[in-house]
Amino acid sequence: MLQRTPSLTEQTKSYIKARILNDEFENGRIPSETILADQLQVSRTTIRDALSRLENEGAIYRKQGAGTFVNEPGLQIKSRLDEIWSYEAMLEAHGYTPSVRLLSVNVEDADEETAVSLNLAPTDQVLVVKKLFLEDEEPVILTHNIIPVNLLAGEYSDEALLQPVYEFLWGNGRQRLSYYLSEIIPIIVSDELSGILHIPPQTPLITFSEIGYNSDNQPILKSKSGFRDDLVRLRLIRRRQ
Amino acid sequence: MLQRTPSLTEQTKSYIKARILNDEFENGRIPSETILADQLQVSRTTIRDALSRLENEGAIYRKQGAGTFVNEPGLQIKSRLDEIWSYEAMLEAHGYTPSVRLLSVNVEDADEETAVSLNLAPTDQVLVVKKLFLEDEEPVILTHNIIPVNLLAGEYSDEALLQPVYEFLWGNGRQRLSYYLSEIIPIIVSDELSGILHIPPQTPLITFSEIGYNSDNQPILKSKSGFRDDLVRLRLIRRRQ
DNA sequence: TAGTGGTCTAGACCACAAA
DNA sequence: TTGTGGTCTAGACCACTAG
Repeated sequence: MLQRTPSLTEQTKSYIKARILNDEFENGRIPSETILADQLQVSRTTIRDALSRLENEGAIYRKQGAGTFVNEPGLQIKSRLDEIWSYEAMLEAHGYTPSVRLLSVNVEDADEETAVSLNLAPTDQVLVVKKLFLEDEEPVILTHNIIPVNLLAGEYSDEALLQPVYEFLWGNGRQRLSYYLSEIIPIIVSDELSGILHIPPQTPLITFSEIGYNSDNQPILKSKSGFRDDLVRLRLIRRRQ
Repeated sequence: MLQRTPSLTEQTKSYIKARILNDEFENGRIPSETILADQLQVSRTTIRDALSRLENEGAIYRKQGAGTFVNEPGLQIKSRLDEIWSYEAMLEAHGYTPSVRLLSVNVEDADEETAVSLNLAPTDQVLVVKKLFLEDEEPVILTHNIIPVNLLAGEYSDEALLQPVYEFLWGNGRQRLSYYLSEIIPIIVSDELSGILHIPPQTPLITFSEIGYNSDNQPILKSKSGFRDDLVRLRLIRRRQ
């Protein structure tokens, strides 16, 4: 895979983030932008960009006239809804060491709903992949990905399918997954789901129903996921706009 | 209420947003940053800041080397989870004309869980306000706000309590609500809730459990809300970090 | 190759908080 | 009053896309 030196802003962000996690700032007070710019030998703009990203992540907060500070409650969020990208990474952030199991792989005709949401012709086929993420043999997340076959090049090994879906799409289709539009839907688990996720029937469950888009804003993926709410609690930061 | 001229960046953002909603850009192509800067007589930095905010909102997307474009799917999101601030505004975005009903107002001793999350002494009291948001006599959202009494000044009228909670906190306590940390929890409606929200028992429901913080990062509000999922579907954009 | 967005700089002035 | 973060400018150079 090609690599490039991260931007100064990104390096600055990582540097400050590391110092925060290392608890290097007394009373949670981060040095002023001018001082940081001087220390790191970059412009204040670069520092400000880096701090803005950290603020967006909830790692710090800024008060005009007063200073910049570490945001303890924000640091403790392990599964920010808007930042979930790979489920493995999310589970690792929870302190788990997850494993992935491939439940089924099928090529099918797209149903009408899928065809509409992915801009497919009625005759187009889709690859349907069901995966289960487990922590220590305990199921945590069930996913269900639907990918148009015409986006994919060549064969796909089980190994490739076990990767996060954005890596699979890049490796097997040169498609770059850019963002998801997600709906959050509460359901009551069916008997089938109840068996797969090891939870009692009639339990309430949160599901995601999502469309993934590439950098040209074309829909390239439909996805559904169900979460064991008792094992991963979904959180988010809601800010004044 | 005091007012101030919005920043150039904010004005630029509004201007471009209005032109987008007015469908003024052919093929969804937004003029280049240089051209916009020239037209509006501001620096390119100001234009870029404004475009960044619109990109964050999901209203546009940018492709290096190619240009900036209107993001149709992003524009259609009416209830972005991370942007919900007042429920009235959210319901209006759905095309409703909501009303608010005050269900109950009580001053109580804080229970232990509340005391811990709001940093209260065991003897501190809290104001508990239950409100129902309706569209045309149909209940949509039930909220339940818990506010430490020692943050509040003087008496509070029903009228004041009917305002969005951040306005009430500002008006009656000079507390500025800065952000929420929210947990998303699925439940099955109880019989009581079922009656209040006019939904059958045993329906799955999404609830928010939240702590609100002021600009000094102190917790000032505990809140629980339940949503009629059939009337307001919660959505969000998940981006690659 | 021309034109776009992405990164970065140096510096000015303002609004605000704290001593 | 001092120092902080917030806004804004003008301009340089780079990376990338598309004709």
